[in-house]
Amino acid sequence: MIERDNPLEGYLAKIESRRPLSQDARDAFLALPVEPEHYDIYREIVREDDRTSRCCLIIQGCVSRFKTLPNGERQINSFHFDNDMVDLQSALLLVSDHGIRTHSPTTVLRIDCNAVLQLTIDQPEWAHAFWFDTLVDAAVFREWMLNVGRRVAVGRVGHLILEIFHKLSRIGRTEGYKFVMPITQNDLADAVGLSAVHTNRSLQQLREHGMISSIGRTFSIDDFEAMKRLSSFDPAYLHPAGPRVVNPECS
Amino acid sequence: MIERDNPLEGYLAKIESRRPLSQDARDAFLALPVEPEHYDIYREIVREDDRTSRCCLIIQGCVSRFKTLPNGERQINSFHFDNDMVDLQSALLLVSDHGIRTHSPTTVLRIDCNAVLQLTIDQPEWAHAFWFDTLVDAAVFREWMLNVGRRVAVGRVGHLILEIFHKLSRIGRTEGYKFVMPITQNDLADAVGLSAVHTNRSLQQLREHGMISSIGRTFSIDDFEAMKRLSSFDPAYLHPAGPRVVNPECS
DNA sequence: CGGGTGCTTGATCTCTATCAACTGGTGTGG
DNA sequence: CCACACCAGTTGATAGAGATCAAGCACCCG
Repeated sequence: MIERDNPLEGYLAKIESRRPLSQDARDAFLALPVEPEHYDIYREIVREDDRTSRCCLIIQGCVSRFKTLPNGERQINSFHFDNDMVDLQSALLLVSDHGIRTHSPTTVLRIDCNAVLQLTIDQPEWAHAFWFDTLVDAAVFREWMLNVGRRVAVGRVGHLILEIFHKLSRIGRTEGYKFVMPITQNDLADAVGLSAVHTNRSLQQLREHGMISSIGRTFSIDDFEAMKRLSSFDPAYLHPAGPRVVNPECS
Repeated sequence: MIERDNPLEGYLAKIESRRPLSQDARDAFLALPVEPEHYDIYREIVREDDRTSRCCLIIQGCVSRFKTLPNGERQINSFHFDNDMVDLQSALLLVSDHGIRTHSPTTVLRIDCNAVLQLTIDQPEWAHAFWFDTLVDAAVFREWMLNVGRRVAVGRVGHLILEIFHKLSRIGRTEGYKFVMPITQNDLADAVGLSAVHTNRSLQQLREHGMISSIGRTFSIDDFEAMKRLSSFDPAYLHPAGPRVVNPECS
């Protein structure tokens, strides 16, 4: 019998929205031993070069993955919100090549990597589910690389805003085209490869063109189509449709 | 009995150098149905937005994965050489969000995705092997994002050269610190997010500082340590040590 | 009320893009 | 053997994008 209010249910629901699991797979996942932890804003959950043995599932909050240069410059690689499994990679990779840091007070669930690995052996469905998660991660990295490498400043910022909006809307943190932006301009800058000042000016350009408006941290996307055009945003790279279905009658 | 000269053996050896497989897993892999194909230079193996159902294993050659903007600007996401499995992701992702293109005449092996997926179900060792491959891919993307987003021009170019050198040396395409660069300056530029002109000038700076030299396409890394320092290159992100070993006595 | 943090603005300078021309090597065909 | 085309690499001049430095403002919270 499935326990109600198991904190793992949110992630389970997300996985099953892509593709339903067998009852066995479901039960095995919900039986994983977990440790809840709470972090304040701007805490490092994982330090670069750490040897971690636990991945973490975000219950509520916002974190980023990032890498830094010897001179202190930082590049944020991705943002993650509720029901995202972060650092799933530590299941197989021995050392973390990047850090993980909170951008708001965040509750996470720590799960032992060996337990995760064992789950993928006992339940191949989970091997596919986690692999799919990793593939989507990689797809997002590619899109961000394009963003940082080839888009002009306004386009970069616009693209990031649309991605954040898209992700927040999936977890019910938007109202129509309004949402509260959980990330400061400084951190947005580190995500798009610009200086904070130039990020600020790009935001102003978006406002001048009537594409967004904001009061404090509350953003509103006023011209969604223009934003999409400007930043050539196409949510396909987030692969919302879920994984390919295994076709057993094929060799 | 294992067939000699099976073209899949190169990749198998690479996987097993990280972690040995069971005989069953080995045999199942070598029994995969494959179709060899040869491509000339600058051919698109996979077009962006394609719905492919076959991944491809490079036997000999050089390809890149890339994304393009509506205005035609291109960002190369990664380079791949002999014994790299490219587009492994098409096993689970329905549409390709990027293209794949050759940079020299290249021989590949096409493998049906359903067969690959089935292999991961029958042999969980392969699920882990492929997942690991995907995780390393993602780690490289993160490093490239840092490269493009935060490193100065010379650093970017230096870093890319060291990565290419590192990859070529693993497949025996280097002699000491010499190797023939299979990629034009135009394409290097698309990989580091610079213009071709500026990439050229960055190369010249590396030469002026005595870090590299080149005659035609033959490059030589003359001051490896200085190059590493300049571009803060640390091969850890390539995760050469292989995956974590499953620990069965852990819950 | 004071101080911290995040946002905004202005001035200046550097880095990188763009455009255009030129070089040198290689391959091809007459 | 030469003329020609083609392509990668190189160089110069100029414009523009974005960084940097410095200061001021607004808000929140103790």
